[in-house]
Amino acid sequence: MHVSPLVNIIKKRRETLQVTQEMLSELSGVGLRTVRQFESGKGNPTVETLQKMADVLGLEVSLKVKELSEQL
Amino acid sequence: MHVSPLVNIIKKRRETLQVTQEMLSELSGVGLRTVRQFESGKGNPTVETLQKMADVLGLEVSLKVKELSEQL
DNA sequence: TGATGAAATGCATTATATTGCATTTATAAT
DNA sequence: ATTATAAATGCAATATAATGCATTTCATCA
Repeated sequence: MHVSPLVNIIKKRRETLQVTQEMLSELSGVGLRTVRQFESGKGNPTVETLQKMADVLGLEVSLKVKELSEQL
Repeated sequence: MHVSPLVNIIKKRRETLQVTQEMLSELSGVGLRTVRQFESGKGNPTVETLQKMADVLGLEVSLKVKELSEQL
């Protein structure tokens, strides 16, 4: 599945903030194994889990209208 | 957890497009029970499930920088 | 080249999301 | 009141997310 864009955003953001996966795990309350599975492209987290990780990084999960170009 | 804003967006969008939960279920491939659980505020879907529902409604799951006002 | 820190992965367990089916509730129209 | 359509809910089975622990990979650097 294409969770990839979300993965990339979380990962880049984490690195930008110089936060390790371990720190993110501790700060967000999401298990380290889960953080790693997500960032390595395996895994399909629940919205709640994604929200917890995003939150710590100053991000929030949202819904936006798809671009016309991506409507197939 | 506060999945509520997402629920509201999906629900309103679906209604605006005059799509029933049953149609959304069929079009998205997400089980009717799951669609209902989500919309009625119960349930914590996986990102993939949310994406499938959003997609049908012309929406996409995204991450955005949190507003300063909501940073606690 | 050995040590250190971060990340990835295999395995096993527990928690919970997904699903269908049947039933119930709600809403609206006749 | 009766019917029809949409939505909510209880129950139970199956699939899979979440998690910890141990091990491995990888990069960096003394």
